[in-house]
Amino acid sequence: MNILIVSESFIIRDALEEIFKVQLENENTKVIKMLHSQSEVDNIDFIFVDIRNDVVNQIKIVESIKKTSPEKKIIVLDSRKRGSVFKKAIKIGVEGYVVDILDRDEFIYIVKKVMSGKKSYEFDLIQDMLNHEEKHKKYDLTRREEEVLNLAGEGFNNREIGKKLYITECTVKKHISNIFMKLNLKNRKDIISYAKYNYINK
DNA sequence: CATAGCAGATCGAAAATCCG
DNA sequence: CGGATTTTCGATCTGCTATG
Repeated sequence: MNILIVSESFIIRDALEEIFKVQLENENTKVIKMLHSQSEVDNIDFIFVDIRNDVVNQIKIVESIKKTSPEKKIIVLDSRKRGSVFKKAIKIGVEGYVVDILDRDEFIYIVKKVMSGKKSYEFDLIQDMLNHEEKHKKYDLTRREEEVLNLAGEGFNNREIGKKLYITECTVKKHISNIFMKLNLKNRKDIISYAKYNYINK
């Protein structure tokens, strides 16, 4: 089995290379810092991707890999535990999603499981997702809140949004607060990534 | 370190709009 | 019409961060 490990962290690259080569007895293990194009994984069967900084691009490439060759097994590591990224990854169809590598045996178990064709996802994230769905159903955004969400998602600050919608900054803040509550988000970064992964701009 | 600016929460309340 | 919901706005407070 040809394995590719992707991580910007040399610690993770080194550690996983060692685990795959020694513990899992897989000599054909390559490591790189980032995914740049699909052609990098041409003869790879198993990919472990640690997405930390350039999430959007890394996920895009993972998506195109999965689209053209769904037989390649992919595990995503997202230490920041981003719910929106998790959702996207599930949609794409990655086989595994982990937020931490705390236990060696557990990690090996997950890898073996995925290699054998099964799937493995972080239970906490599944739970969060279900809770979130429930909340989302209970609280739909109003028309105005959606407008504010779209503009905030594009990166405008409160004052700019107010100008565009002909309302004061205070009102924008009010809408933003409601959006946080209804969508279970915490801050602007959440809004932007939510907007990115949920196509609210129509 | 002081401060300026932005983000966000909370409380309160009035006007506008929707809907049975 | 009349109640419910949405939209609007202000004041005030806390926390973060960039800048000098």
